[in-house]
Amino acid sequence: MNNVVERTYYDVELEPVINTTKIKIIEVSIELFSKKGFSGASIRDITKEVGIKESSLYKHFKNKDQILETIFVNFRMEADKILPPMEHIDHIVETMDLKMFLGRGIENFLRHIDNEINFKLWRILYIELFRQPIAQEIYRKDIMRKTIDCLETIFEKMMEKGKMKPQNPRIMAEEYQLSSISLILEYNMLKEEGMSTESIEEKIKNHVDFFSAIACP
Amino acid sequence: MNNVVERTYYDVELEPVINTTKIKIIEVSIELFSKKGFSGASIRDITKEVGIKESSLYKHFKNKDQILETIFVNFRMEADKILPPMEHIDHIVETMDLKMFLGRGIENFLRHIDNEINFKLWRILYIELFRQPIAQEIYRKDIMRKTIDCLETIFEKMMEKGKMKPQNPRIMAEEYQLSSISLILEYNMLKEEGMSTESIEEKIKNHVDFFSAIACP
DNA sequence: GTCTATATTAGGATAGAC
DNA sequence: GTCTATCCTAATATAGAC
Repeated sequence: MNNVVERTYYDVELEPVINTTKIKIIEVSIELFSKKGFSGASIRDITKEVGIKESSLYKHFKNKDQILETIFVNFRMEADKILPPMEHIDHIVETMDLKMFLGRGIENFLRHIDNEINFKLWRILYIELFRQPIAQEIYRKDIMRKTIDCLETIFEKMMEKGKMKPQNPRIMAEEYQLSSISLILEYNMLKEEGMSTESIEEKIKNHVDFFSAIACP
Repeated sequence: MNNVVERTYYDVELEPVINTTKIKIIEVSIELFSKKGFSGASIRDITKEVGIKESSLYKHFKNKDQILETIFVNFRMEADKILPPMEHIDHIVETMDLKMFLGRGIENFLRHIDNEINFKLWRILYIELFRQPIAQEIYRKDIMRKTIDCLETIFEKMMEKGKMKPQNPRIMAEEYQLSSISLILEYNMLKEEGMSTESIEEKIKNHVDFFSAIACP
């Protein structure tokens, strides 16, 4: 749930579209893995949806595991765009107060997760969290640690500027992010069922207000 | 991550042990589902481990789904024991300050999750969160909502007694619980890999300290 | 890089003897 | 309530023609 100033959000593909079938396989796999989980979706399901025979898939991927691997590499890159780039941090601290910064981070994240593919990638991450070690690594390092590091840096600078009360910036960052990640989980659960995400957006607002109130001088 | 005063923690079985095989099936299923997920563990895996033939299993359960159902019913009952019973609440508010209360809640929860079976049940819950609607219901209602309701009641009473600063008790309860549940997830992830849970226990302590500091007068 | 055909193993589930 | 035997479908994956 964090923070960028101005940036485009995604370039749908990473490389120029060379191999259409391979991309289609990935897209369909993301769809199916996010619905049924990795072990619940079969090569048959995937190839049927793609419109090729099972044997053809093996020209693009060595095996089923390699599809998931590719998907996670993708997610890693998308997740990297959630946070503001290091070189923007000084500008953020200069021009925003805490509440504005947190608010922007949330807008930013909601835009990220409103993208259908990103949403599915998050679901896959959650589903595989306890079975694919790579999923846990992404959660812990690319999501939690990176975000907390970034928040810590910004909080520290804001404290220097008198925009936040002087407190342990690491602990503040952890507290903020721990609540945020729970809200993301709830958001994903609600959205899955096609339910309104209003109640979560309310909670997110509460969270920012609450945190700003205790953190600002 | 909450709060009981004094109580026994579990009675390993719910009914007197009548059908040993059925119980063995459940135990093995909990083990395997928590490792491979529901769709990743087969009837074959289960019966092999139990030491019966596949066909025998169907004398105890109509089908595979029914095993998972039974497991979730179990979890629901265990989860119910994490919170203090309603009739203890006044006593809690009378005799404890906020920090003590939160500390007890955490001790209580750690004791709950240190039980091998409970730990596996939590893993199954997380793994199936996005595929078994019942898992989501348990998470949202039995874990989150009930805990937040309970905290709200206690916080409200503590505020009346001047043990907490007067603030919106619902929002306070939500903030506390949102962070807690993230810590539980991290705890589960670390414990799975056999890693030390020290770093999380440190974070939990921070969380309680942080919250107490902002909530107390 | 797609297809047909096939191998092989694993999946859930049932029938019927004991 | 356990077993043997069996069913049928689905799973991952490979060989080889086009």
